[in-house]
Amino acid sequence: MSQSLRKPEIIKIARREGRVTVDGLVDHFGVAPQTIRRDLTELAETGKLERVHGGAVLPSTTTNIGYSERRALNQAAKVDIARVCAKQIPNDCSVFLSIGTTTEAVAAELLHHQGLLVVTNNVNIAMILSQSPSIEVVVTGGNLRRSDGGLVGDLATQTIRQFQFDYAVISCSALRDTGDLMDFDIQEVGVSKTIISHSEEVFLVADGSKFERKAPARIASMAQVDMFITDRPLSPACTRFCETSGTRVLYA
Amino acid sequence: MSQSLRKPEIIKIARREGRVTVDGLVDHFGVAPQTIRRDLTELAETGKLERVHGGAVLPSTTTNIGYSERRALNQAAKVDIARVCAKQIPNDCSVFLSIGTTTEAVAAELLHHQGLLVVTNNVNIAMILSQSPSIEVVVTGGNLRRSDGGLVGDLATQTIRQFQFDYAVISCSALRDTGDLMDFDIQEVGVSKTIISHSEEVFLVADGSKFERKAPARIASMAQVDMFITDRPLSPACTRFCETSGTRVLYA
DNA sequence: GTGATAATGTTCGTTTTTGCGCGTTTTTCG
DNA sequence: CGAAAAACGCGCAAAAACGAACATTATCAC
Repeated sequence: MSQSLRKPEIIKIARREGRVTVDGLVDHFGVAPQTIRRDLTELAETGKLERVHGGAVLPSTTTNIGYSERRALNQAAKVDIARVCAKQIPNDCSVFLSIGTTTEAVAAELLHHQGLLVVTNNVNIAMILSQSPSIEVVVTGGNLRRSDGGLVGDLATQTIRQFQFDYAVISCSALRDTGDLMDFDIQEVGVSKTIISHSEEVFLVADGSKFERKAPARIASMAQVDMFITDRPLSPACTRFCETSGTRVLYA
Repeated sequence: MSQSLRKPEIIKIARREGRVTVDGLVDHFGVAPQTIRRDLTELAETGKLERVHGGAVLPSTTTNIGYSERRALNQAAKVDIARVCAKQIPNDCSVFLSIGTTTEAVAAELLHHQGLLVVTNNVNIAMILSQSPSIEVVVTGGNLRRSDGGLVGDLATQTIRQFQFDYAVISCSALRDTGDLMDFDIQEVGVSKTIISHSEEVFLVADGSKFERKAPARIASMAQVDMFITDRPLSPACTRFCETSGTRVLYA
């Protein structure tokens, strides 16, 4: 039995059993452990299997690693912000939840609300909310952005235009002293603008780390935001801006 | 982090039983309690399980259990069917993948294709395909169906109407001897019909268990299907029907 | 037959995993 | 409440698995 014949069979066994062991394959093929190890290593390199001590398993189709790391970042602050935000949203109304790790946290906090219609362009939020039997979830169409599960582009804005929301919860990549909401992705900017124009009340959630970052594309002005929920005090300039534009600021 | 052969199986058991005990796993794997505890602790650290005294339970944020069970059902057959189906699809074309566990398996098999544009109304498929950097993924809008992550309703059909696909891969809940494709959910029927009318080539994937089931709503006739991929021989009546209507049948 | 090439087997030092002892924490039950 | 029992986590040594280098065998073109 040559290597070229062994590999397909290893994959076949792995698919059937969910996993393979070095010992098991040694018995099965009657070759040395080292040979099996070589096979498994090569199969792992081409992504067919995932190598583990003692054998190999089917590659886990779970979520993006980089993203889950980012999600953990500043998690405590995000949850606090999310809790405050969720308290501002009553039962029996329509809500839009936008892309972002903080808005995801808001989704988790909304799980015990009743009679909500939630529209979202974030696949992760859809997954989170699908747990609750008392929330109707609508997903906008759009191009799937690999990095964070966001749906952007023309299809997304098209869908949003068909609704008028009681509340929209949006986020941003960065926040300037001039009271401008900024983002990295120009496609997302279009979506955010559309959301704002189709919502009665716009909530912005952003943890303090956003104050120190820069991003190239302008989404909107703070003047278009009705409530801003964050965890760190704003700069004096920004505070003044919120006062004059009538934006309420809540601290978590 | 280091993997272990046991961990995937522990998760599998946990999904089936809802919980796992240290003692039970010690018996199951024939290892020391310490080893099991380490496994459970590590699984808890990565959020796969939630640790409790004496064992572990599913985390509160886990997705629908009934669904993952159903996905495991007949898994080997589905994967075989999916592999045959994926071979029929070339690189650099547009594909629609519909709702269904078999179509999910097709998505997994398509991961190594190049230059695909895949449109889907299944959130799970979107997640699977987001791993591949060489596949552009578009999600249709729609009402999220909790049971299986499907997107249905008017928004979904609206999105589909804006495309013309090279290939569509659809599934069905049941298949009648008369050559009719049947489904449980009337909302999904509308989506499936729209898909068929916007695709050059329609592939139907269905494992043999569908032959024995009944479902109330009619999606389409086998005559509208260009290729049918399954794992068990069709009934004589159905075979004749496929011959007269020019539907090619492939066996995995 | 012969030599080149690839696959497999063998040896050995290194890394990872596992099991055990033991003190601490949590649960159970009178 | 309080003690016994069970479960837990930690450190360490044994065992298993690992990978690299090298020897051996099989394969194939010439």
